Amino acid sequence: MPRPPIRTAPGRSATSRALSVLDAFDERHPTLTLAHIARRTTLPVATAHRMVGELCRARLLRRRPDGRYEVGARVWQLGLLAPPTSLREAALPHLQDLVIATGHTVHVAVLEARSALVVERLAGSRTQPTRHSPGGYLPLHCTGVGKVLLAHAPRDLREEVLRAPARYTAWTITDPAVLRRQLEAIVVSGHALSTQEHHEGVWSVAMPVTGPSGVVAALGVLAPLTAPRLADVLSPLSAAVAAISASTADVGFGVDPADEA
Amino acid sequence: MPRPPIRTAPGRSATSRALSVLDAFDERHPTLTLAHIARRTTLPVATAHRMVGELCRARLLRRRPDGRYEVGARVWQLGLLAPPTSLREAALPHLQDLVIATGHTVHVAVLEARSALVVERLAGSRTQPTRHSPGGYLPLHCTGVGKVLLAHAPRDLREEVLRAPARYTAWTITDPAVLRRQLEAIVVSGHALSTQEHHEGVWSVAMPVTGPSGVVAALGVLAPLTAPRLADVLSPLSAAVAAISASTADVGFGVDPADEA
DNA sequence: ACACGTCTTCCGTGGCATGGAAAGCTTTCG
DNA sequence: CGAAAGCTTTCCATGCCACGGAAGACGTGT
Repeated sequence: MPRPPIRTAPGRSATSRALSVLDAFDERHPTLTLAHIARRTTLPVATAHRMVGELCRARLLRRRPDGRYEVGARVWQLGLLAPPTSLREAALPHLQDLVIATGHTVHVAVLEARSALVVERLAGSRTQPTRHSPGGYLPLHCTGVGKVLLAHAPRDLREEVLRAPARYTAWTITDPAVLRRQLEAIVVSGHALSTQEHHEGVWSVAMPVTGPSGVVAALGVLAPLTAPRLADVLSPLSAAVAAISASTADVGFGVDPADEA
Repeated sequence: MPRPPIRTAPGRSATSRALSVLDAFDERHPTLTLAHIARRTTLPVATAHRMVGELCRARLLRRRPDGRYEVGARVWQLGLLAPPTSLREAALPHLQDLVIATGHTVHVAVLEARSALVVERLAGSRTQPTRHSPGGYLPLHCTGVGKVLLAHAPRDLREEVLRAPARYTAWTITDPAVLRRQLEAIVVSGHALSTQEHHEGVWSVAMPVTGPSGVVAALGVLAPLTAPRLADVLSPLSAAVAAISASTADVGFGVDPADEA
């Protein structure tokens, strides 16, 4: 009896399937069973099983004693080589200064996919800066850091994001033309504003952090509407941005030493 | 004219090749050109080119403006889900306490592949603890943290490491029988010693950090030979280990909420 | 202008990825 | 306690797509 060898795999390459398994993990699902992975990736169980085995052999996944899977320590280690790590370390002291100077929450974000990826965030509990939720995504069109990154992003990404800006609050700007004009102004003025466009009761300013080849990140300050003194924030913010840009400049641009092997 | 379709690809699966590209990146090679990647992975250039494209599409790699490749921010973000992150955050305050109590350098490591992966390290410059080189590997058979991890590792890994212990200094123990006896003693006594076995002039003590299902990490103190008071270190070390184990206990064991999708 | 190294594209071949099925295993429930 | 439901693992015939040599485009140094 010939088994129908239906191939439901049209466009996706073997590797892209394996990598899609990694996408099944997120902050709300740090550990998964094989069946969960299969469902979340919409892969057949047998295929998911093979992929997971492959990823475990490469140490990107680990099988825990209880049978569930989790992201492997190797991924953490590889992540240390990614730009956010050096950026974070260069920025951290200046973030603390900025929190102390303004008393508000500050954060740094980089452009990743179609979002702003938060690299570090310090909450201004007035005196003692406390860390919060790095690794999260923010929308590009309605946050301070997002607008800065979007304003300096490649043309096609910008247009793609402007095509259908999602609404978060009553103040979210969803008109592409208005946003486009704002972005142009941001490039000129050097800072971006968002007033309740993402969360009600919160406004933010952000400025670009520049590296050797253009804008590499954005630094933003979040403040409640009850603290509306933009002028008080702009000056320490631009100082912090300058300091971070300076320490980023020489980082990560050592050309590799001669090849070995 | 038929081109000989010589397949030099015997055992390696398509996915394993793609993932081997990631292995080409390390601390000394944070950015690579396509040709470097091909050489370091011993893949044909055409194949490496395809793999790299695949990895870029999955955002695990990024092509920089100058044409070189680097590890993508996505990897950093995924790494936040890996055990070292939560361990690091749980341990950091207690590491600081330990540095202050002992005045020496302390570090935490987890078992990864056949090595001890350093998750965090604080150097005791007597007053101001400074961070140093997380992400590095230490040998299992001649360091304090390594011995602790090895002593509690699965049998086969332990035997494999004991098969041919590499020599680092004149004091490195390379006799499998002697090491095996030490490991047994470590399980009983709860702490491991290494005296100049990895670096001359340095000794270290380490103790296991336990989670809900056994040993998850090791915490070690490094001291110069000129400070040989083991007794002074053991008590604050065991206090720190207990504190970290306690805060690790409830971390990362929330079972996923009901599946979605 | 030439040589050298790098990057990209093309394409015929056959190795291996594919996924349904069935068996083994654990947990849940009547 | 037996059955049912769900999870995990193994098996294997089919044919898709990964493979890599080759050629060409591009950049750079001499």
